[in-house]
Amino acid sequence: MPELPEVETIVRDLQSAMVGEKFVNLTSFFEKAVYPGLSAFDDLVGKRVESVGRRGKFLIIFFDGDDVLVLHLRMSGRIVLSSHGEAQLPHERNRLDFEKSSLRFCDPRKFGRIWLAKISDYEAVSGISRLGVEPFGDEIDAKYFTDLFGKKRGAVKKNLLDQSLIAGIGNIYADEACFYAGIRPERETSSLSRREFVLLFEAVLKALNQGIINRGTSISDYHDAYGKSGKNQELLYVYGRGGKECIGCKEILVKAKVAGRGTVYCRKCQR
DNA sequence: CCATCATCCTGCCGGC
DNA sequence: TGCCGGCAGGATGATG
Repeated sequence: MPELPEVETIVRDLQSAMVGEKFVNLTSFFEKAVYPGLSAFDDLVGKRVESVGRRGKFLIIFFDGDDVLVLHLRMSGRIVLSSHGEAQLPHERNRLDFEKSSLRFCDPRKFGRIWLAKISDYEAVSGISRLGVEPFGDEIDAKYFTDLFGKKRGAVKKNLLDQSLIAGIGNIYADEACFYAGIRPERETSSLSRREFVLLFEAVLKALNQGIINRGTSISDYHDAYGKSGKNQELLYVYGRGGKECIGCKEILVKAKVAGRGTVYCRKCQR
């Protein structure tokens, strides 16, 4: 499941590999994923990659002029950077050929999307405009987080996953952040103390930052643009460890359903 | 306004 | 062994 750290890892790889590359052609094996449609890519031919960025879990490729390509990997999407003319990979849905390289969008579950838009409207077109703050952005700090979450009702995890509050947190890092903070994911948000809000904020940053440092969590589908696994899955305390012993206290970790998502936590370490 | 549900999809897992 | 039903899950849109 690509979340902020996984997308950030891919963005950094693409930024160093693709700046200056000239777009040549789109090959689509799954047209439904492409907005507004295949013919829109005719205008992109000959444009060069100016920079690669990220907003939440969206990957953004800026071209010279005013063209912007936005990608969202959703559940199972994967980017593979390769040379030209290679055989279609398993689950390869769309392929963007550049002069020297080929960016291939693989996605078993077909939930991923690609948008081509202009600098003036790419945020509205893709849904980026509905996102909340970047967790590593300048405007957020413990006070901002406390004010933002202090107004919210419902489970802590539900609000962590709400992209319109803080952008980029998904199931893995939400569970890990709750563990770091010693807070149960199902806790009513408004019941958190001031101290707990600060702990949770710091835990979110810690979980995400650790994910970035380790080049992402490779569980099921995620690999970087060169097909290599991340290392963060070796450092997870709770995600995917339901029924196993807590690394902190040896208690058997509980598996639950919170905000409609599979959730794991420690009954002893998290209150 | 809020919460819940269906939708999109396929791989995988458990049951028989 | 092999088939099949059911389920997970990010985001959105419909429904209650």
